Amino acid sequence: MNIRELARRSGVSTATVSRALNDRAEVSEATRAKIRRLASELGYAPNEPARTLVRRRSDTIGLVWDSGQEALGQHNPFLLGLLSAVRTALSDADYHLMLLTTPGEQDQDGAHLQAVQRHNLEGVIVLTTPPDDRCLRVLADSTVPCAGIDTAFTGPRTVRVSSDNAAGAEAAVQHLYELGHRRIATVTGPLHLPPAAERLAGYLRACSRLGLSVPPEYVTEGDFFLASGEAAGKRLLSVPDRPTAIFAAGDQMAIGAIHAAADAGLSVPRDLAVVGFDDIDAAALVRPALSTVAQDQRGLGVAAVEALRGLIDSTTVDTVEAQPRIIPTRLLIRGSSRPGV
Amino acid sequence: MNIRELARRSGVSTATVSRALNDRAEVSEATRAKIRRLASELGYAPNEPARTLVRRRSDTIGLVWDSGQEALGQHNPFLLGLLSAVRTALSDADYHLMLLTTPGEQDQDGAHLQAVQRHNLEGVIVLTTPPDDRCLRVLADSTVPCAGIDTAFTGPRTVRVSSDNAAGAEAAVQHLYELGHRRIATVTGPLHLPPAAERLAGYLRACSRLGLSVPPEYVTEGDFFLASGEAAGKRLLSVPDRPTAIFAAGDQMAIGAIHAAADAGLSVPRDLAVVGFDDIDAAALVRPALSTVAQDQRGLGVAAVEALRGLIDSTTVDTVEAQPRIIPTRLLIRGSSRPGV
DNA sequence: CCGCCGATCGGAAACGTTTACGGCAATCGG
DNA sequence: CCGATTGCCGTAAACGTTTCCGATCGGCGG
Repeated sequence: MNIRELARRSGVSTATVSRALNDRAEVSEATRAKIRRLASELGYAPNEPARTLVRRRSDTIGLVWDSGQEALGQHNPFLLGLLSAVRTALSDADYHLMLLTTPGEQDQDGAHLQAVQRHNLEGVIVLTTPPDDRCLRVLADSTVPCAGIDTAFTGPRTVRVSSDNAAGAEAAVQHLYELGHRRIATVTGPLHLPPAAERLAGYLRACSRLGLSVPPEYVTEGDFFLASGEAAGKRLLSVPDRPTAIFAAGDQMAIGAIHAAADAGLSVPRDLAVVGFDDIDAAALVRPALSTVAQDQRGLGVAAVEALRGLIDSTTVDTVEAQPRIIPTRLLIRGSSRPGV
Repeated sequence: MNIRELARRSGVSTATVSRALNDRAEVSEATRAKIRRLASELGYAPNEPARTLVRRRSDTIGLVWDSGQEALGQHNPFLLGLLSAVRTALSDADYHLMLLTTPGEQDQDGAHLQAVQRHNLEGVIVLTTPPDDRCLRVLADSTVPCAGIDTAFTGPRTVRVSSDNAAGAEAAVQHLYELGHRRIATVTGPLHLPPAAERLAGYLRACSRLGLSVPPEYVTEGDFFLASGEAAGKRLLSVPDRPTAIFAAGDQMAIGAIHAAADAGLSVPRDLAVVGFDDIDAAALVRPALSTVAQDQRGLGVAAVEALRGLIDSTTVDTVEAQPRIIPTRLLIRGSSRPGV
């Protein structure tokens, strides 16, 4: 069932059918209705590849995510929600979605760029990838519109979307301060990653604003995974002036810190309060439940497609670097920082 | 840069270029090499929509997942790993991947089928969706090749891929039995879901094989989420002949049961051993770490694409219902069932 | 020397759309 | 009543490939 057949049965030309189905003005309401009805009766579905071929646009955008971490069998538990958010935001904007795969170890740089050309993709959304991915470097350097969530790339038509990491960290520290804590330590993520650096900056800013002293041993660097949080917790709990609260830049590390406290015979939140970042699924499952700075996944998703549409529609390559989109976070207070429980 | 331009620069016809790049035999090695070199120099990438149009196949398969659960903001934490597995398995088989979106509340049944026609998709992989999804019902009833992981659909060209739920449950019970437990209870998933029913069947089979009595109050139905496991645990711990071990058909429920034990002043695993199912991320993060029946996500992924390829290649609609593919599970013994810790 | 065959290539017709262009009525302003 | 405008529609040319059908050419057996 193609457009020719449908045209034959409707008694009109293929041009008219095309116009009717695409809501063009130059067709009478009567024939439009007739064609519409017949199309749905016959189960006609337009052939997208053919449309793409002649229109030179596919209404499709590409999606690529990490690849780095899963080599270690480690998934970013934050990713799934982001994925869903992006998916629904894109389909709300009537885009189709194609998953791109980062190539194996071959020197297939430019794989993503090739995929974009092959499929006529109009843009790419990138989710939390390591900053040294060469495929992505090539992509960002090209003129392909890119929107990256929690990525470190810049380029001629690349825009970054990110949570307000600094403000989130600041709110966490503020919260701990209001609970009466004055000795607040932090465990950071790998500081070469922008989100990790920004969260540390927020922590430092809050401390200075609140007049809290931050001895150097109060800041330890982790890798976002559980074990590093546990090690950091152990270290922090053995310094002379033991902190009474810890802000961890990631939930897994926060849970690790709680484990360290338990091992040291300390009770959370009585002896040590802990606040994490991200609100991964496990945060609500552990006991005590983890207080955390929740990222607005849906907000990140819609901001990414909005930004991407902006890039796609703007024909001119913006000379001014596109402003990053910052999405506010939300502090979730749960058992790990709520003395009353 | 299209094939015509490339042909012009190579001094041959478009037909020859096409043959050279597609590894057809009727072209000499010399010209093939020259064309190849020129193509990569000029950054030529074939236009997939055009190829799809004329070849009538897209080398693309569709992917659809739940949609039901995320309405409640609840994600299946097991999904992300499955997604990655399917993605890599598909790209290893040189397929492209398109994400399908389940429509909103409109009566858009047939949306998936339409998408398949529109994009010339060669098959669809379905991940853990509710059994009452009408879009999927339509899809499964069609002749579109479908491979479903943990789904309840059957159809003319639909094959089901699933973990060996019964054997996994049996292994869990066997493990608890070997630890000395004789009063082993279970909390199941919603029993209208095949995986939940199969896990219960495995539990029952193991109990009967081991000569364990199963009083009716030892079997309680949950919904795979945390709260239901906590409630079930509370109930199980208050029956007259209190069980010493619980097999939960899902990790979140298992964690809930552990919480219930803690609330009752019982220590896990000393007073109560708990084994879960799935090995979600949180299983390794909670304390005590959760013993669980791990599903082989990678195995499920490759089995799904293998099965799908089988369906695609077989031109004849198999009159015999396709045999489901069963993937073995692996018992992970961690703190929640290891008395030594 | 002649017909045949295999290897290698080119010409051109598809594939299913969209859209520029032109045509034909009916309508309208004067 | 006439020219111009407007509304509606059909014809046909693209879009970038693949592939069928020949064509050419050198070699080979008879």
